[in-house]
Amino acid sequence: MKKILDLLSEEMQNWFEQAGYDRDLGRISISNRPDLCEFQCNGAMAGAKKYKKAPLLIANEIMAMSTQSQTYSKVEVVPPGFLNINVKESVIRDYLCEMGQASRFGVEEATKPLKIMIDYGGPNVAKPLHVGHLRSAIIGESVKRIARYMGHDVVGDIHLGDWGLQMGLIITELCERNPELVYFDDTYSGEYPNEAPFTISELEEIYPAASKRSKEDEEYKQKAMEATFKLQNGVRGYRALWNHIMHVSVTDLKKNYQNLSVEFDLWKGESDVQDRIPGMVYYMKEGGYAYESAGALVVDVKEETDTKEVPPCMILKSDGASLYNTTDLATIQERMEERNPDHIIYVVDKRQDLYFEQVFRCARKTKLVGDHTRLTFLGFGTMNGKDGKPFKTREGGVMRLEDLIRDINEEMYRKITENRVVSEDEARMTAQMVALSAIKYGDLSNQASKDYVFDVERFTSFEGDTGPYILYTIVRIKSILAKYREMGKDVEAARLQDPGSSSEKDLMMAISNFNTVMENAFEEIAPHKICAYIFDLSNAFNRFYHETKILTEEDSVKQAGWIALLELARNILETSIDVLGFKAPERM
RNA sequence: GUGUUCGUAGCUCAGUUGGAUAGAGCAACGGCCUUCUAAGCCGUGGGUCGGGGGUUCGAAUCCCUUCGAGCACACCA
Repeated sequence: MKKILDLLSEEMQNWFEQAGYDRDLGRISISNRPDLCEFQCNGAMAGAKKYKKAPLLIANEIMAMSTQSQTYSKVEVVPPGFLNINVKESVIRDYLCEMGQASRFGVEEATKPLKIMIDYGGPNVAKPLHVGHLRSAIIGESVKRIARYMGHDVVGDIHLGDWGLQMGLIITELCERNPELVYFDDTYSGEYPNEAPFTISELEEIYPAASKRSKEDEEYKQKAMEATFKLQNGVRGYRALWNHIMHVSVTDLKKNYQNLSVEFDLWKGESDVQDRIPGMVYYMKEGGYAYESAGALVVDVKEETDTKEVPPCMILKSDGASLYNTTDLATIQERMEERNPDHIIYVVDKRQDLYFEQVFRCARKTKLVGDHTRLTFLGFGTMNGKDGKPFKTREGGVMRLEDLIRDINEEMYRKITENRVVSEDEARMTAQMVALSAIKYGDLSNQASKDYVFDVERFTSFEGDTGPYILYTIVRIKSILAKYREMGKDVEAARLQDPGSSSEKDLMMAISNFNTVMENAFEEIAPHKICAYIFDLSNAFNRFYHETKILTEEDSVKQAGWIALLELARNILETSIDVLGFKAPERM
């Protein structure tokens, strides 16, 4: 379905063309002076240069053609050459009718669906999720849903940190504490137990302890490195322990991500590509890409146009071990072989910008990816506290995600029960939904690339540009629709009417922008534009709501028109929050 | 040092790719509930768009310069 501005521009563009000017000059845009008009066209001024003609003359010429307009109810010229436009009521109504019938409210389904992979989440096993993991999960999930709504074939991969020294450390610490476990008995050849010899909370305590000790105790560190080596070489007992660690940890991670309404299609990790690293390294050497520098194996990724120093991409450390880059490159290779995506998007802390620049260049240079595959680094900024510094607990430690979410849930529960009388179950459920909207909207309404202040008080507030405000608006609409049904009337049979007030027309125009915003948010990978849109739409609805008594309206055709409008607004708001990754309750 | 992102109201942020009088939210102040959820709506105050210069009919937006802040700069991930 055409975008509203394209549709509304058509007639104006025809006039420009008929008058002998470039068709593009006739594009109209939303007015930035709503007191004067609804839309504007600046083409006369832009064309003045090109045609060496006074802008006012061009504008008047165009206006003269507007007497029989199908689209506009007003076209007037204002110096130095603005064309100020209002649109006919029926045009906007017809557009909304079509939206209501269209499959995705007018969002054009991708004709050639792209295969897109999104790499986000990135937690380490055996370590609790902390606030640093929040943005990747929230933003990545939303980007995934937006792309999917646009009709693309999207796969989200969590990309676990599940390999390397951290695993050796855990195994070593386990061995220190419980040397009698069968996993450490080299002579043991039977089946290993199904039950892990630790719980998730023990695991979460073991890792930091081991990490701390390895920094103080050189001998201990050696043991950990040896354990890592043995694990990587497939020593049975170690391998079995690794499986336990993975299982216990992933089970816990799934629970935590589920609480955030974040779902991954793939639970791949660094461990999955270890086997292909030797082959890839060999390929890079044989292809003449990789060479030795200061003992390490590197690939040059400098380019002529660089304004900065771009260090080579390191493939192997001087001790022969692989590193972050290696695993990421091997992962790219695997993804290309298994899925051959058109686009891979990495939702990662923006401080890793340079690393990914190196990895991407290296992947292209070595032909791991072809030209048809886009690689995008979607770097996000730091989540700061109110003091503008990285978010910490009151004690100055790293805030666990579970704790943060629990606190916000509690806060919401308190607010909900203080204002309304609701059952315990419903209050808990609603609190959870509202809390999630507060967290996600608070995050997504900021541009991903920027640092932002995570202000718990502000986000959990029910006022202003917040998730709860959006949910409240939806709940209000749902409440009216429900009462309309209780009156024995049929929402589905309701038909839109021409707007009868400026607030109604404003609401309709806000609705009509949906496909434009969604497509734009996808193209620019910018969920915050959807947030800004639904905030506008909610404001437009609340203004309309305030001055329109819907359920007591006696003119049933008029009333049905409003109901149809509400139904459309609700659908669009709920679709929008769904791609942002949260849901609205029935009541709150 | 090199590169990079940024600097907009007291605070947190938008700003449709160069357009008219720079917008929201919070905070402050003043109104509006016998009627669909007041978690709402309406209004008031608040600005040298860090500073300076340039490009042009026109700049928060593009260029130069300067001040300030964050971040990154091969054997961590």
